[in-house]
Amino acid sequence: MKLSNYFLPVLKETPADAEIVSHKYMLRAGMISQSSSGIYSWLPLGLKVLKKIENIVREEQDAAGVNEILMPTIQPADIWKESGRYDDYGKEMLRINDRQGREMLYGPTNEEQVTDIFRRAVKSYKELPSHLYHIQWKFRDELRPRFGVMRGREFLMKDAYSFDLDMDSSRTSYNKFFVCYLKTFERLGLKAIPMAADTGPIGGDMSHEFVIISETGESDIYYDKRILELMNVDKNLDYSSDLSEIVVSYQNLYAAADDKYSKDEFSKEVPKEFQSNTKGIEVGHIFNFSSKYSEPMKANVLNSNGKTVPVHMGSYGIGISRLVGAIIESSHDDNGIIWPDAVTPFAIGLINLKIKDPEAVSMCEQIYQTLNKAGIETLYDDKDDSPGAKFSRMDLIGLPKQIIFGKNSVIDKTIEIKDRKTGQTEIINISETISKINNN
RNA sequence: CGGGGCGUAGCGCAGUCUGGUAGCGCACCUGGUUUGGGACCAGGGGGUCGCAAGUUCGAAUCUUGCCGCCCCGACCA
Repeated sequence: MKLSNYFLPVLKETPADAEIVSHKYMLRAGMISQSSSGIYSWLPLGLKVLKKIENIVREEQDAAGVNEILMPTIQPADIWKESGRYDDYGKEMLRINDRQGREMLYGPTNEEQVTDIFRRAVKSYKELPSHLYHIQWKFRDELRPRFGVMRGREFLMKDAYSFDLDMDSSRTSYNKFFVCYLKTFERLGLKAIPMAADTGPIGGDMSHEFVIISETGESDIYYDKRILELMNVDKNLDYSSDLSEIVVSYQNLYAAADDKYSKDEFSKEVPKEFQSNTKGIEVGHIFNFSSKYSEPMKANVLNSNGKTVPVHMGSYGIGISRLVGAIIESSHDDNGIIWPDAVTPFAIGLINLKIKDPEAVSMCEQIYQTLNKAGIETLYDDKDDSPGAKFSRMDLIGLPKQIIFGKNSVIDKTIEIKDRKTGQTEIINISETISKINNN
């Protein structure tokens, strides 16, 4: 993509409305544009990152054997009345009447909708376990939206649902998603700690929040530092194998958010030198709720004895739009964003400092074409701005590698490759560009 | 929803207390000079001062009502 043709409204100054760093940088880097409180438009750069994250999440769900579906944003009130949540959910749910006066709502989550889909289709234990997910916009009319996309009212979420015959098998499903989440967050370049979370009325140990460490997080977290060393899931993991060992290895180390934290347990279970107390951002939440929805909604199957039983369900969420902010929170410096390779909108930022020199322009054009042909996503700064403006803009938008075509490039046939994170530069021959980039 | 703050050009702000018909920096447009860390000179365009009503000869400024946005708290992917 050429910058001259890219809709990238960068801001030199921080808009007064933004408080935390990810919100500031997302606005300054032209990633989002606010529509109203907690509701944003996604501009090209932001959308590209959002899609990258979405795709990684999707690939990992697919790899775990979860079926992708797409449920509507607008749901009928009837199914929520069946589950009993229509009255319970309160003002967070945006309620709408259609022209016939029918009660509808903008979905804040999809347990009812997916249960309805399941019960129409599945009647036998032989079809179980069954795992479905979708990636769809949700709306929750938050009391207080804030921090840009971190707590928006409209947000993109991946939510998955598991259906099992009994609690045992339900735990296997739970473990699968647990490990899948570890793998997903690792791919995104994040250390997301699974933490024991409140299970509500069901009880047990079957609810975990995945939290990344960040000073701007909204949750207080307490954990055993050794848990960070565990994070290294096999990329070619076999999901049909027994995953409980992996799950237990995490559960054996203390990690809890403030709602579940107990001072006594923490100091008893964790040696002083491993104790850590920081702020964190919740980016995923998994839980098992047994037959909470299947019972009232009559999502039943026949078991092997021919007896009708309600299915055991679990749900598994990842806040995709929130992750955009969360990744920035955990990867930035004073000059701007530093994208992890996995989610960067472009792999390379090509800066032409000699835009008035026709020879430089044609050489840069060639480098740009070569990168494109090699499948390396490149943002080519072909604009006629001063060097300082180009450098600071490229730093702000945070592409991990910059190629600088400067004063000696035309004569020496060399370019500079700069690492955004370390700031280190290396001068190489133009002919080596592709091999150099591919080796990094 | 309780507490606090803000709304003036695309962005950041001054002007409001003490009423007299709107200004600064950046950005933008034109011309010229520049070009390795947000260049310089000259000229220029752009504002229903959030909306409405009221007070007044006169309102960005005073009064009342409404709307929007942000921050702190309780709730949450």
